[in-house]
Amino acid sequence: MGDEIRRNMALFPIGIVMKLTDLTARQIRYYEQHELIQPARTDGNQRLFSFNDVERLMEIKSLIEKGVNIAGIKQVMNPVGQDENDGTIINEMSEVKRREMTDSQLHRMLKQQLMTGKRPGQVSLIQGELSRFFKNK
DNA sequence: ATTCTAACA
DNA sequence: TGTTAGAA
Repeated sequence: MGDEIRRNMALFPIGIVMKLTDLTARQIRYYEQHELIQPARTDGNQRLFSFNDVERLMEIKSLIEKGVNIAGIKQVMNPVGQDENDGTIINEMSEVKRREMTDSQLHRMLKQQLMTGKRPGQVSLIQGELSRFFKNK
């Protein structure tokens, strides 16, 4: 249970995180603005990321590579500032189920986006190659 | 040397 | 998203 405090302990500056995640500083700051991560700050206002922050960034990177945009990621990933597990087995299980759930949701989203041609009023949550074949506008 | 914010030929 | 200017 004292493991979580370590995972959430602010440790590395953005430079290290960039190498760890292969994301640009621009992207990392951008994702922070969209509340996908909430890194701590030093006295000098410099960001300090925790292990959890880095893991979330890697997850985000994975989704971006699959063509999901910010709107989609916000729906698939649970908002930060929320669920702060205490390390119990029960919570770890719900944590796993949560991930499986959101993962299947992603699959549904992707399938739906691929099949549902264009539905006026709705914006695609998918970017890149595929979305080009389903111009929703 | 690094990082931050804000802005855009 | 990239990039850059000017400040910390």
